[in-house]
Amino acid sequence: MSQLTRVGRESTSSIIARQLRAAIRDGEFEPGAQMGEAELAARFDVSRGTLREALQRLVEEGLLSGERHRGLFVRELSASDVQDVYVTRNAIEQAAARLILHGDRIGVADELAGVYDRMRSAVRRGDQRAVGAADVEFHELLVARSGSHRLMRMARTLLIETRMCIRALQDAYELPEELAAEHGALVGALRNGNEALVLGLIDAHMDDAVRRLTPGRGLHDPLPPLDPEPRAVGS
Amino acid sequence: MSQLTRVGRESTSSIIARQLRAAIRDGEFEPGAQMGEAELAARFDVSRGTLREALQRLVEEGLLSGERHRGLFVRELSASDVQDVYVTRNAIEQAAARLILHGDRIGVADELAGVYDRMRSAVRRGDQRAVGAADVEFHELLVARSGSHRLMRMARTLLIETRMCIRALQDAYELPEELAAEHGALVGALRNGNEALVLGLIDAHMDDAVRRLTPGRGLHDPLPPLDPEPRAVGS
DNA sequence: AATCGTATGATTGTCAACAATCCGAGGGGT
DNA sequence: ACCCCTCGGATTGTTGACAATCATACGATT
Repeated sequence: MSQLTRVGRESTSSIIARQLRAAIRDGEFEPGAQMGEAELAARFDVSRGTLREALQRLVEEGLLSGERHRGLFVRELSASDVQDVYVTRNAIEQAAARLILHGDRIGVADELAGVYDRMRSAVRRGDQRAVGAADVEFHELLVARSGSHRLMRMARTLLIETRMCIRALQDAYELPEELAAEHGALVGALRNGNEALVLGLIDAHMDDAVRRLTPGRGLHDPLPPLDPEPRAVGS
Repeated sequence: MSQLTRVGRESTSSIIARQLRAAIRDGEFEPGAQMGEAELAARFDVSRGTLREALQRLVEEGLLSGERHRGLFVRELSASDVQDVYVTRNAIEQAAARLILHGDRIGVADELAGVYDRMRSAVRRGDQRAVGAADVEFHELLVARSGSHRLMRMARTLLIETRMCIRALQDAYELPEELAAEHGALVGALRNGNEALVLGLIDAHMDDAVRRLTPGRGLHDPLPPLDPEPRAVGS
């Protein structure tokens, strides 16, 4: 009797929001690009009103921003945004890891090991695209297995922003072997239940990324005083 | 030249979303209450279309949920939701504290001490309402001073959900002295730069809250397998 | 009495048209 | 050449109306 599931379709704006999210993640809309309402509405074959509901969701999520009567644009990530993204990911993923350590850490480690293997083989055959996909999948799975819906929702947005950072800065995993090794170490520490090591590895992973993407800036450096969300990496 | 600020008004749906958020936080809409579009639109003196854009923002935020053709309702928080809220707050506020420890920890400690003083005097005169307000203000300030926009945005929603938990479960800070003491200890540890103590105090603070609100459940207990967001604390 | 079918009112989902605003091109003046 | 003004096209913000769906009450049937 419990295999019976809800039948009702989800809301249209939710579906459109998800598609737009994927498109932004995959770079089909570059940072700074305007989300023209008329064109998008035609593409989805819905009215502008319905489309605007979906866009407002992404605004709330922080993926879009804009000014009144000028339109909505894909957010451009400044250097402090990059740091902010990884600071927040660090918070989310450390919390997820701790939940897993208090739960089924062996089972989760096994699942993560599967993704890790795929990442390693992608590294071996030099498939950058597959490496990136496995990277995202690894972290998404880590948070998903924490069981926390709120952490998952936040991680979803943060991983999109991560991809935006990497793409915008043309970062191509110059040392993919090292990247894979970090993930492998994390799987091992998780399986062994070594909390301090797990948290340290995640912290180091995020710090590495920040230093690679924004030279001269580390994960734990103080963020600018407050206010600056200038809207551009170049401005 | 830098004191010149943007002039353009923010979007209407953003304004309405903020007001609705405050209303939900203050219990003007109880959990489970339906957000009737016609009535709300009339109350704000806007069309239903504009109002729906604001509602969709709150759905994305997780404060509202609903089913197609049935309407949107204020989320009811289950026991695992309560735990989830505090798990996530723990992640956010620990990260904020660590940022502050690497930044202007003295200045922030001074500011927090001000809120702490107000909380203590509210406790002395038995003003439950003021205690709750100071509590929220304390944690909001902590995250704000981290300088991370993303942590702030997440904390905003989480503090609303915190108030919803407390209100729904009629928790009235039975031991307000202890509550104030915990905040005082946090201010001290922050000022001294004792990271391990700061993180431990935040962790204990959240764990206390979970145990008080959901008997028999702790902050670090494993969350249910995944799926259950049943929508009700009572169902 | 209990169940099913039906009508009815209310609410949500969707849309196309109108009003307000912005951007750029072009012209006139200095 | 430079600046200012004006105008037209295009885009966004907002609205009211229509279609689809749901909840409830009521009566018919077994």
